[in-house]
Amino acid sequence: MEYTVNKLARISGVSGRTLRYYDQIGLLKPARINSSGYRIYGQKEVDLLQQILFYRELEVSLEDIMELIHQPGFNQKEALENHYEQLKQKRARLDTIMATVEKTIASIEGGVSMEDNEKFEGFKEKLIEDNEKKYGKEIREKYGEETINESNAKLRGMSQEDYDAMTLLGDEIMMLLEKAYETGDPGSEESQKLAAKHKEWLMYSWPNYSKEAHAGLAEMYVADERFTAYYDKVVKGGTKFLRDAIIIYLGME
Amino acid sequence: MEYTVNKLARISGVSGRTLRYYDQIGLLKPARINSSGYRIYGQKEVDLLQQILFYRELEVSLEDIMELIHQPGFNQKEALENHYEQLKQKRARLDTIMATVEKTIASIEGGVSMEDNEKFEGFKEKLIEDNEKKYGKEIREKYGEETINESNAKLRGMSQEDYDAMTLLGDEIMMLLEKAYETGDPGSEESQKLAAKHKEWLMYSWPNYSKEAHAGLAEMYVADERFTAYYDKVVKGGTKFLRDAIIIYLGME
DNA sequence: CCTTGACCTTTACGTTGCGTAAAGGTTTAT
DNA sequence: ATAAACCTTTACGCAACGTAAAGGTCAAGG
Repeated sequence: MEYTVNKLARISGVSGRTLRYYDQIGLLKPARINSSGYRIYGQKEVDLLQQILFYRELEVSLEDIMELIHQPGFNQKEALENHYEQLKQKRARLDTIMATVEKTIASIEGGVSMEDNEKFEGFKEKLIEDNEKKYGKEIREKYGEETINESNAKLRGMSQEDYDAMTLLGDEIMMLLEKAYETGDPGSEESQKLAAKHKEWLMYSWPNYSKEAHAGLAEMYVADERFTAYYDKVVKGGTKFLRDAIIIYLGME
Repeated sequence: MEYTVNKLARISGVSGRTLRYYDQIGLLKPARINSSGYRIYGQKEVDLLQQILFYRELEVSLEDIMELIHQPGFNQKEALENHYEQLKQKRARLDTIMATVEKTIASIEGGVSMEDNEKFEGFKEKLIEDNEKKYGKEIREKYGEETINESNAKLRGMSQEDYDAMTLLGDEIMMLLEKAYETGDPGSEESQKLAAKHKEWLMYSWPNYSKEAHAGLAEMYVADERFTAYYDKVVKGGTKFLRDAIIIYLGME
């Protein structure tokens, strides 16, 4: 099937202007332009628009969507499976907000008292989601940049799967650091999970792991400003916090 | 409890800038300004912010939120109950989109074919929602304007409840007209429901209802351009469509 | 006491994702 | 053939903040 702008607009629920804008910024170009300058969209464009709308539903910026779908390694099925998980999260957030509404009603009616921070449950979760989105982008950017590193790693004899697992772990550590830092306690459960992950991560790149070397590295992190800058990027004071968590994890002092 | 900007920001999940902006536009003013010019928020402001965020979650514009919560007749509990219903709808939309994702995955995997318009189910529902939001605003504006009419109606001996029910019905008819029109068939289920509602509505204001008079009114709608303009505002050709639906409903020709 | 760092303030310019004319060419229907 | 319903580009407008910049205020520690 072939569509002109407004026909595609009608079946998809977006406006004609939106489609022209997407053309303008290069997000979704028509299959061809006919003799009188009309935009003509084909099957491929319909499917791409669907993908775009899924991402938009998840509040991904058009710029990010562009990077994502135009990547050479873009896997449609994988993306869809990802959408599903994200949508599930979004629905869970809605459920939390609905529960908050119910509780607020109850507090008005029955005098059930409510703490101030309880009143915003569900809204705060959005912050966390947004953060993960931010990291999501960083991960993608890194995957782009690190294609070089990737081949280096391969050369060093690491299997592709191991390498993937390692970079994934690295990103996970950054997220964990932020969450752990919020607890304010390097001995907290989150913080110890962070330290454990850090050990796991190290074991990928180090030939022989030892507690002493791990602790030494942690101290080095704090001393060397290149590392400080790296880990403090996520939260300021993050490097010191990570060191403290590791020291406690290793049971050293 | 009293909060400065960023403290309130932290418990609510919005940014400090957002709170300053809300102050600037008059949406949420701090309880007071202390001696050094700091904004201080109290209990009332916390609760109001919660309400604002509920509305924002439903994508109501700040301008509309302002009108709503600063209305003298604003009923918090009623608003919350409304929020709940709307959130439920939003969740239903998410469910539809999730189903679309699943179906799309299946169509990739198993060759289950999918029509183009099926690919956008859930997205189109948003259009309808947006429309209802638009009408929601119109209804509110009307409720403002029609305070005069309201007292007129009272004078004519109508009870408050009857009047409320009638205006509500009037708005419902407008929404129904739009949906019915989309079916393209004045004999469709939706269209007949529309006609029935219209009868119901008439019976409020008319002392004696008769089929003949109803049919006559329908014809009058088409003839009188004041009515045409009124009903065509929702969809063009709406007046004629309504007339046709009524004629079929009454079993006349 | 004084300084440092974490707060707070205002002012002001930038951004995203379109909506909405305006001014005009094209296609379809009657 | 003439209107109605499409399409085009250009361009200005807007909401809801984000993000400096430049500067006052407050609590804690040396």
